[in-house]
Amino acid sequence: MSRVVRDSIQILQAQGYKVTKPRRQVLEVLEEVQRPLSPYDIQRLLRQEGKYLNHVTIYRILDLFCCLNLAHKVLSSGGFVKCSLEGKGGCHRLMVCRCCGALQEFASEGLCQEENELAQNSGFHTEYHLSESSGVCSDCYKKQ
Amino acid sequence: MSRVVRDSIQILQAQGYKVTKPRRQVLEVLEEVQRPLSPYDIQRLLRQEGKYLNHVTIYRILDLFCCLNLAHKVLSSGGFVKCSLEGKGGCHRLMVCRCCGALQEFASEGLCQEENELAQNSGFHTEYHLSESSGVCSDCYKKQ
DNA sequence: TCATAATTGCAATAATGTTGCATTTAACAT
DNA sequence: ATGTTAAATGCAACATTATTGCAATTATGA
Ligand SMILES: [Mn+2]
Ligand SMILES: [Mn+2]
Ligand SMILES: [Zn+2]
Ligand SMILES: [Zn+2]
Repeated sequence: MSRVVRDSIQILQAQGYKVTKPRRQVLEVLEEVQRPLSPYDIQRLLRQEGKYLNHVTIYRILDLFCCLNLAHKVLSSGGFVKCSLEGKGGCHRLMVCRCCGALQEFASEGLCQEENELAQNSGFHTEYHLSESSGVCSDCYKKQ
Repeated sequence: MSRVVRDSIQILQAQGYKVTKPRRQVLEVLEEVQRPLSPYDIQRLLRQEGKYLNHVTIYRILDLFCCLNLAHKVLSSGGFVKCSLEGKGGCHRLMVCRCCGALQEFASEGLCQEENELAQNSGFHTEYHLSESSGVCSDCYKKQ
């Protein structure tokens, strides 16, 4: 079991949520594939491993995970809402490879500050932000 | 008719697309409300004005507008894909007010460059990026 | 092992997206 | 103006995604 999954389970417990089989399974599959997955993607992947989860359950689990910052939503190619495991705390700078779908996450205090300042210049009070880049990852770039 | 709408119509013509009533109506409503709208949002708004457009038509029109950069998709509160008229060319830095849904767009060469550099450090080749901030606009901030 | 509240699954329904084809319409030539 | 034609729209049918209420199940702590 990976570190991220173990941490997530601990957070669930600490907050008084049950550590159920469905919740573990969703965590595992998100960690396994390392790219954004929609609720139905998750259902399909689990089914391939012979595990069945009702889609409603998956929706509710993902809602909870987002609430607890164990996962978050990203805008992916095609515009669908996907979820991926949270990497570093609070960061939402993502790079999605348009070839293989791989997702990388990185943090930048500098960028955050600059963005906030620019927003404030027009009177906007930022509470949260998300930045997504679409492009080609290093692996896919080599293969071309 | 606003400047943005006029420009958009000209682009349609220049590229050999027909300037139809449905296309004009979608342009107008997007310009009117100044916030992101889903295809069905647009249908509902137009219906309120006594105008009827089939949802399939709206999907096709929005696809075209995105292609021509007359509109683009944003990740809005709740995760739905919305569209708004394109402001300045190529820019995709958005601020969405979580109170009133108002959307502002701004450009920043500096931010773009910095983001690209950071991405390249991990071997990622950026082709396109989107940055969205959620928060409170100046109007809503005053009212609180 | 038992009690209990939290969680899940199920059924029904709603909302959103997609495709093929008949009908209409904007643009252009007469 | 009128007719011609390709492009665009509307319609029907269908597929996928999302939400809600309630009964059955399960993780937790006593
Ligand atoms: Mn993140
Ligand atoms: Mn833009
Ligand atoms: Zn890749
Ligand atoms: Zn506002």
